[in-house]
Amino acid sequence: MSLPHAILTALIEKPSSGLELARRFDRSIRYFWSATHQQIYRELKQLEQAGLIRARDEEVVAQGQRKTYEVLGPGREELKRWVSAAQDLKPTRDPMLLRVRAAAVVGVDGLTGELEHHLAQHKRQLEEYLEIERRDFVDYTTAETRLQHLVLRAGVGLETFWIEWLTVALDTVRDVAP
Amino acid sequence: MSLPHAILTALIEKPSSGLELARRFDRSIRYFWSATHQQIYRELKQLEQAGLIRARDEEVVAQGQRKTYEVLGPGREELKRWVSAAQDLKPTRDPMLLRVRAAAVVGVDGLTGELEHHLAQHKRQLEEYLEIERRDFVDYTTAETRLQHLVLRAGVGLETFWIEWLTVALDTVRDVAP
DNA sequence: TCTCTCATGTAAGTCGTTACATGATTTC
DNA sequence: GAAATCATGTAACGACTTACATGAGAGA
Repeated sequence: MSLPHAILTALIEKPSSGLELARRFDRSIRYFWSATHQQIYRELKQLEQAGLIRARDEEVVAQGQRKTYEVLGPGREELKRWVSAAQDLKPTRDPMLLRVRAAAVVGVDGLTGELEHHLAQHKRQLEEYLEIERRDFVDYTTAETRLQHLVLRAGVGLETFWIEWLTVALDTVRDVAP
Repeated sequence: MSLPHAILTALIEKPSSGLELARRFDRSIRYFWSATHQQIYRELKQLEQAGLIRARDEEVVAQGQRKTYEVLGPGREELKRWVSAAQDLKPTRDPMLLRVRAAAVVGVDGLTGELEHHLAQHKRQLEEYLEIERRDFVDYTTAETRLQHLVLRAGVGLETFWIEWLTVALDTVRDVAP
């Protein structure tokens, strides 16, 4: 039940159309919650029906016409409620860890290539985060930017962890199957 | 497409019935791939139809009768293929990071309780991992145990990261909303 | 016999993915 | 006027979740 709240957050930050939202998800929100434009359109419709958001230009009904959505009072209230609601940790599902475990029983043939590939992707992602940090988080003081920076630091920390782990994993895999 | 491979791995490690598999997922496999017994039974049926596994006691057909599955040759081949197949990183979806981002726009009311709750859960999980490490990974040498240990170290590293991050997050949240 | 646990399963619904459809606007 | 892009949407499927159903055996 997080996608509606991701959309509410994005719309409070800046009222947008479906496609603009899809682009913002692709550009930055996907770092912690990814979504395709199909998911977004479906969810926008449901949020509008639930009275949490509304389209600004209600007169435009023709298909292909841009609709800009904004968050209504009940939408903001729902988001506040959700922020502090009790939620358990969702169960882990990491295919790479599963693959290493599988390699333990069927052999590590061909695994190094995949580990290298993932290592490269995580290094690229880390660079992207550090770039954003240098660009957007120098000399800030507001509560809002401090919290946004906190989220970015999670990204930096996670990528750093995976880079270290994959490096060790590559050493181990090369060692057990030379 | 990871659940069938999680099941194949578990069945190679030790042939089991559906319920035994569900218990083993709950006990250890869930650390990197969780699954419920409903998912497992459905997948077992599909794997059997695909000829990747088979029930040992084929004569027992009555409902409620225990069926022990084992992996066939094609099942092992499929797992080998999957271990080295090219796979992209799956997109991130972390509700807690999303909540902090949402708190940046609607306020941090009630968030500390949730951060504390998650911190406690991650600390408990880390302890569990370290306990397993002390118990099962002292003085080992085989390729299999080294790879299994690698997976466990990922769990330890991730929990350690989250504990550090949540601690900083709590400081920040308390600071911006005293 | 009653209840509890074991073991397998069905049903319904939500969330996410992939592929495609359609009209409007801009650009050459 | 043709082609590319913008913008919104439909359809179908697969993965996962939640709740419930059913029968067998074990112990009180």
